[in-house]
Amino acid sequence: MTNLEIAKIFREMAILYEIQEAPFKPRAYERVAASLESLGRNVSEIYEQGGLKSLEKIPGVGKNTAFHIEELLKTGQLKLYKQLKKSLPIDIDELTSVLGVGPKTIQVLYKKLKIKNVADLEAAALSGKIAKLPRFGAQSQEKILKGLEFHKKSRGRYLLGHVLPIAREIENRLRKIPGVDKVETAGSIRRRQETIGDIDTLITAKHPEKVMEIFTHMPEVSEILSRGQTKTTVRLKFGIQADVRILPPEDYGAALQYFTGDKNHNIETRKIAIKKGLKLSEYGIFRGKKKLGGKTEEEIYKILGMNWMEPEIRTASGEIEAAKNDTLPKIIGYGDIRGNLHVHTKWSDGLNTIPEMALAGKKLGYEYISISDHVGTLHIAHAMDEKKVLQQIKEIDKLNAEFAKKKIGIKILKSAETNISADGNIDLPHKILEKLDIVLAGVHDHFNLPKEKMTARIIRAMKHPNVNIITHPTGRIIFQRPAYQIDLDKILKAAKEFGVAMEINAFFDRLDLRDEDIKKAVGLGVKMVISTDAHNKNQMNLMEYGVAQARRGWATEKDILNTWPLEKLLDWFKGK
DNA sequence: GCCGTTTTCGGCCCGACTGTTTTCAGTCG
Repeated sequence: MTNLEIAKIFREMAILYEIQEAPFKPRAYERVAASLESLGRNVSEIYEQGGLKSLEKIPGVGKNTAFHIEELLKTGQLKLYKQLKKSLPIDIDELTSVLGVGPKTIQVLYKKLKIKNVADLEAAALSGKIAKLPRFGAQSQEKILKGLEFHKKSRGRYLLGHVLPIAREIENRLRKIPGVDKVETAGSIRRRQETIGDIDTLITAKHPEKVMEIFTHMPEVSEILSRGQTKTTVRLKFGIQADVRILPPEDYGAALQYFTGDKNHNIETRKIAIKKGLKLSEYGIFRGKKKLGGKTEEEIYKILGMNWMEPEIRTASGEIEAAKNDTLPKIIGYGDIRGNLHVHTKWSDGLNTIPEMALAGKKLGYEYISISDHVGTLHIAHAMDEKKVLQQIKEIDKLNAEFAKKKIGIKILKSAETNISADGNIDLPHKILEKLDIVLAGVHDHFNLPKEKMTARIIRAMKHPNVNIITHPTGRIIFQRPAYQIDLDKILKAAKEFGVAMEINAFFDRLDLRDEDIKKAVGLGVKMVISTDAHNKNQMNLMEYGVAQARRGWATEKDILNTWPLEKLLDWFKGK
């Protein structure tokens, strides 16, 4: 069982215990779940190497939960969990995803109305039964119905790639209002999480009334949910909620810190404050009633005895320790990318020509771009045959000569995205592949192979003497398609052994590898590249999502090949 | 159920908002 699978069971147990009103157990189980999710190492591996004792060393895991983990690893099941489920046969996962429904609500609904899932909930709300329950009313029922509607539409979350542009638009609009000084969207957007629940923008302003007036009348707004002096919430036509909070300048840093860190990061930083006899809140850091700081984030972290850290890593997965010990890695920056190694052109299924893509790369400040059209057997993507690949190589040589003459200053590399067949073959012969600068290989069909076969398939491709990069290594598409069944640990180890780089696909519905995979790769010394997989020149701008993903995986310049200068990059590929 | 440079027992993060109440419980971030 994976860390995430075990974490999910513990999280559900936390809620089941909360429904039973068990004291303190809910928090303990939730803490174990969060700890496993951000561990960066496989709990199964930890157990194999060090047994029960080593499990107890995981933060939040004690004697009991270590036994539970052991049972899950050994049998794939947990008796205690089964018993809990039997006594409360409720679809916890589904019900808690409805906005405004929490453990206590579930408890009452189950006891009084035998509600077990979202379908029951909807039926009860529609028939008016919920409004008649004690401590509920017409408005509570209405709220649940609204929550259900939203749940159905989007399950409550949106892709970062859809939301970030909207958030930036709102920021720009607020920035133009006279008297507005600081503007920053915090929350999961500032951490650049893959998916976003709402937009939370913090500002300082001299005329709050005016800000709220303009904010509630933006063309994106579909509904005003609440409007106050310091906080206003609207629903946007896109579906997502957007908040604006107006803060006094002396509290701004504290609020930014508070609304940026994920929940666990905030819990940890507050505990550290308490240990020091301080109190940390969104209004500042205090000793008794005396305010010690709050104007900037730097100030707060300094008082807590640690370095300031990048928002993307504030998830209570080791960053606090590192910030205390001054051992935070220098993660890559958004401007560190020197080239894009995975783009498509008209030669296969892209929209633009090679020079159009190259010039778009130049505009982004790149030193090189690698043209990697589909080749071989992938007919859906208009893959090029051998003859066409040779033609394209000639064309690129010609263009490079032309670009050099005109001093355009970007080098076009010859590449191809090959398809890994179900048995691990590469669908282009060596005599063609050896003429290319870089060879990409990816899985594009037969997604449902059993785990062992899929893993062996990819490793076989990595052993191929010409293959340099594995594209979108897990194949997942957010909200649409789960990852293929693979043993990623084995694949990462093979990448290290055979000198193959793993792609971080920057397309915002792929973001593949995931942050925790990247962290593992960094730990193993596996090299990665961040690529857009652009099929037109505008999609070259998606690079920032891949960089964000790499930052959340703690990647540094030494880990990401396309932050390297051209010569060093090509040397590494030649070294295979 | 977990945890400890004040503790192996007695604590567990904090505040706003909402809807229901008339002093508070539940949810959310």
